[in-house]
Amino acid sequence: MGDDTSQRLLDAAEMLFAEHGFVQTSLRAITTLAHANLAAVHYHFGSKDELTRAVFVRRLKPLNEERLARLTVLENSGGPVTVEAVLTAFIEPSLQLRRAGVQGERFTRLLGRAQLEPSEALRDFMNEQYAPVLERFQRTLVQTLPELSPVDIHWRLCFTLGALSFAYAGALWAWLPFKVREVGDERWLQQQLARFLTAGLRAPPLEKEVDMAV
Amino acid sequence: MGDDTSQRLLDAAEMLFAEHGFVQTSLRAITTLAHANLAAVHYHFGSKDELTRAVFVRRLKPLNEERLARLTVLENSGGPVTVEAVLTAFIEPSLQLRRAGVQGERFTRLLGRAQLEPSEALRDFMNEQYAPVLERFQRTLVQTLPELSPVDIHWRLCFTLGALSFAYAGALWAWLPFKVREVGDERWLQQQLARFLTAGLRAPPLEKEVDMAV
DNA sequence: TCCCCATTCAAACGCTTGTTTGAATTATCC
DNA sequence: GGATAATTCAAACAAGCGTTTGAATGGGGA
Repeated sequence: MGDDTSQRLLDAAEMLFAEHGFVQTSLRAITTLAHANLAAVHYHFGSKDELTRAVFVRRLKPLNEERLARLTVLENSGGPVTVEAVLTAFIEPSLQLRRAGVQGERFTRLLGRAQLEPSEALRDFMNEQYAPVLERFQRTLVQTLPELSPVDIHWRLCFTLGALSFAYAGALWAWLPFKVREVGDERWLQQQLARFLTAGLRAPPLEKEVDMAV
Repeated sequence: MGDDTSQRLLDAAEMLFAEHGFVQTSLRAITTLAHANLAAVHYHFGSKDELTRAVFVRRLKPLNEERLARLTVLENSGGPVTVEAVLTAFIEPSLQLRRAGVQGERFTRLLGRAQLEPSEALRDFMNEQYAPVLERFQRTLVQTLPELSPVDIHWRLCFTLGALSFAYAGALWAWLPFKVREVGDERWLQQQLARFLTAGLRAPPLEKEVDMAV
């Protein structure tokens, strides 16, 4: 089975995408790093776009599946469904991926970038991957936070994902005058994130004012 | 003065960058849209990279200057410096830019992308632009939120910028089953953002636990 | 009117890109 | 072991890229 070559291509692509971006990474760089022939990409995946999608599917699908699984467990546990618990069901699997090794860390760095990507094809693909998960989490949060409207929750989930992505991408680490570079403890970051986002999600809704069109 | 051509080039570049991304936008597309000659870019800016930087400087510099100005006014007003007020000093100028027209909206859509950009040159440039502003806001928040450590505040500012960027980029709008597409009221979004982020920044710090390395 | 400087222009440069092709090689099964 | 399919390979393709060049063009001061 040429699965071996496929895996090597995916690994190489993931690594180079994280390092240099999607567009800037050439198939020649990928195949060289993977010790494969240039034509191997088209043989195994069909095109560069499909390779890109495959890179995401490989890790994002299990990731989102675990998020949903955890949410289901939480809802079926019978206990009260807190905001923290819902948030943890969403965040923890990705943190776990990061702790798993360099590959996981690299991959999470890609996730935020992919969502802001200008390429309509990739963005549509990401939406397709995230939509069911976000809808599901939204439905749960609507019940957990009955004082908020679904639109409120939609946007707050949007903010949540943004904060998460920036944290993973390590954006803006450099500006800090003193050293935080060795973030080291991912668990600490997770707690910091959960603290921030829980408070944000729990914030009281806007008072109705002026004319609300939405 | 060829200023006219320069401006048209900047406008065209900004528009195409927002639409298709930095790398995907060719100088030929830019100069065609700007009704300029291909060589005009190198004549007026020197290279594509410098054109890119110029696109950002044109709007980001005034934007960050106004942020700092508002913060200064706030601090000199004598009244109590609340988290909301600090946050507003940071957010409002960008919202104002968005309300100003399509160009402003397009530009803010670029901002998030630029921070997650893999190109080290552009990322360094963005850090250079943001560093003084974020440091300044951090210093103020350290006093406003004395129960938080500077590192806490650093990360929460990071989350803040992430949420802001995602909101501006309109990332993940598509997943919502019902229609929110016509966000319409930017003011409403601003309030929603401020509500969320204020609560996040105000969240109590993590309890010291286990061994804290950072 | 002439000159000079800033600007514009068409054309070409060398290089890299994703993709295709058809033959060579390797593995699989009867 | 020979046929059949799966996989790899080197080579070439056309197209697009950022950049450079050197001549043409334009308007303003002497």
